[in-house]
Amino acid sequence: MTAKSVELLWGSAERPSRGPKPGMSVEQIVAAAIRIADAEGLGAVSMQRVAGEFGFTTMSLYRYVPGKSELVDLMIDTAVGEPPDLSAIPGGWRPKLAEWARLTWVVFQRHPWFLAEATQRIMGPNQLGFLETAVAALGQCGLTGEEIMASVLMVNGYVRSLAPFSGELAGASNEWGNAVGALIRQHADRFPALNAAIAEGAFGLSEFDDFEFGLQRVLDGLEVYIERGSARR
Amino acid sequence: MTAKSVELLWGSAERPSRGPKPGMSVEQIVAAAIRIADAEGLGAVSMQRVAGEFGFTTMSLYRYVPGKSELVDLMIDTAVGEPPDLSAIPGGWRPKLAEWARLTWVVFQRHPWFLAEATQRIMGPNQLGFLETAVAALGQCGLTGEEIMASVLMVNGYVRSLAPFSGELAGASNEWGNAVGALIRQHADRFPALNAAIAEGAFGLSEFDDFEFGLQRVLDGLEVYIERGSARR
DNA sequence: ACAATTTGGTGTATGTTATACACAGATAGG
DNA sequence: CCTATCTGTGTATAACATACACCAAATTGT
Repeated sequence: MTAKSVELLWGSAERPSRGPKPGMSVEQIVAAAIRIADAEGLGAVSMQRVAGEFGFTTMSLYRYVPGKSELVDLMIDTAVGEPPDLSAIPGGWRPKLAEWARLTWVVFQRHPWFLAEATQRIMGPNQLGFLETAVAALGQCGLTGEEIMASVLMVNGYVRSLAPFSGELAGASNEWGNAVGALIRQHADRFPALNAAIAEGAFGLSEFDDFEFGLQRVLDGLEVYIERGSARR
Repeated sequence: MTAKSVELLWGSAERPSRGPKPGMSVEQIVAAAIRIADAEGLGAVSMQRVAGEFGFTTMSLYRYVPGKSELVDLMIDTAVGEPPDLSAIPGGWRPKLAEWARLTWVVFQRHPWFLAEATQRIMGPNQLGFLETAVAALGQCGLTGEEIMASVLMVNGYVRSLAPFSGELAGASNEWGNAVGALIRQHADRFPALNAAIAEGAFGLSEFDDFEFGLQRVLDGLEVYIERGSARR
């Protein structure tokens, strides 16, 4: 399953000359699947549903994609999109990496289904490209390869992990936050610290930007380490 | 579906007096489901499979649990386990929060299926208890409730996001890492920074502890902020 | 032009899910 | 005793991925 994904993601497909003209294309199929996932979640993406989007039958999809797993692989890399060029951003690694984190954030905002599926899968050119830009941003800091990779993993991990809460914490409805808040208040004796935090504004709907706060903390931590390193030399 | 989960997780179930004696219990069912998920992944947990573990039919499970979604809710909170008591750890918030992160890490190591499902679900007593201990550790630092919550979210997010890679990066097989490494080397021209990082040891199997490295960076970042705040006062 | 080859789309079948529903047997309270 | 209540079962349904055989279309070589 992975092998075919690699070919689809990284290889160049040659249009066969014989046979009837195809009624769809892999690109169209992937785009339609992403459209469905964006609107109704990954659960709404079934082979039948995607094929139906073109007026074809379920099985017709298998002429373009070996299976659903591979389709999701393609969806992910396409949803990531063209990796950015951070080289024009001045000020060293920090603003570059911050911008990189924010761009990653935007991807997660646009494609919420992404997070449930994007770990430990085969990486496509776009996804690897994103990784490349971050690693490049840290190239001149005196870190070892291992440290660079761990740092990027840390920043990406932070962004990734916060994304599911973003719409909720900042948004209007905040159904999940309200449910949790109600539970905490209902069991105030068991969770005193949580209650105190709530009384002070946590889980609220203020202007506080959870994402930027945490991002700056993470980058501060990296900065401390980098500066300590260059002081050593 | 969520309402029933709240009752199961937070309510006290009273044994009805009439009718036959139940052949299973919710606790046994949840334990069996966790055992299966630990060994073969969440995908192996089907109602049939869990019921079969007791020699009963699929439908018998529905006498104990309203549906699979609720079963997973219960699995998660049970897998989290009793929240720790960090109050005896000396040295202020930092070692407490570090220990908290490591304990969370252990949970993810023991129950790898956890990560795919634990976001945005209803929180059980154990899960909220874990949250409570972390919030309590940051209670005396002069942070606002919003800042505390964002900080805990940041640390937890970091741990959570790194967990899927742990077995791979540190382990012996590292199938995923090898596949990615091969792709990067194969397209060296497109990913120069990544190649340089690999040449310097990234994606390798050294002693480098990705988890502790990132954790210390994250905590450093928090420390900078906390100290800056107390200097202001 | 014609036959062979290759390919796209369809219809049908299989196996796996979760879960609704009706029923049979067990159990305890009145 | 007998009736309400509860447990476990059997059957049915609907959604899902996907294997396979088939027909029709389009191009290539003769």
